[in-house]
Amino acid sequence: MTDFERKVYEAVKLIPEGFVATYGQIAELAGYPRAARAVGNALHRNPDEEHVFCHRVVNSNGDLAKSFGFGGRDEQRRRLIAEGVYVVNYKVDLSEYGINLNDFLK
DNA sequence: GTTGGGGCCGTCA
DNA sequence: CTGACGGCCCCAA
Repeated sequence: MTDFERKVYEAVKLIPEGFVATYGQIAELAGYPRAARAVGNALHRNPDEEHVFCHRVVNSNGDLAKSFGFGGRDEQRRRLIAEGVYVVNYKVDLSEYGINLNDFLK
């Protein structure tokens, strides 16, 4: 496992229940502001879905990933709903559930 | 709403 | 080293 991946997973763990973050935000939290793409790559190889909430990560449009790593979008959607996140056609309202980076950058 | 192009980054073959 | 390949992003038509 690389440092990059570790940081990404750590960042993902910071997302509070009932909220979601974009790949770009995760990239920033991880310390790689422009590595949104690499983030997706890392998440695909998610080591343990139990502790890393990859289902709380969506793209800048609020859409769920097409090729979710386990169980597909349906599983991702199921988990979000279970947390109280309203999901419509594999899409979430970022202005409602999106996180604010400033709340994580102390 | 839709494409399409350019740029970005880390991994792996 | 080089070149592909993504759970991406942004802006311009």
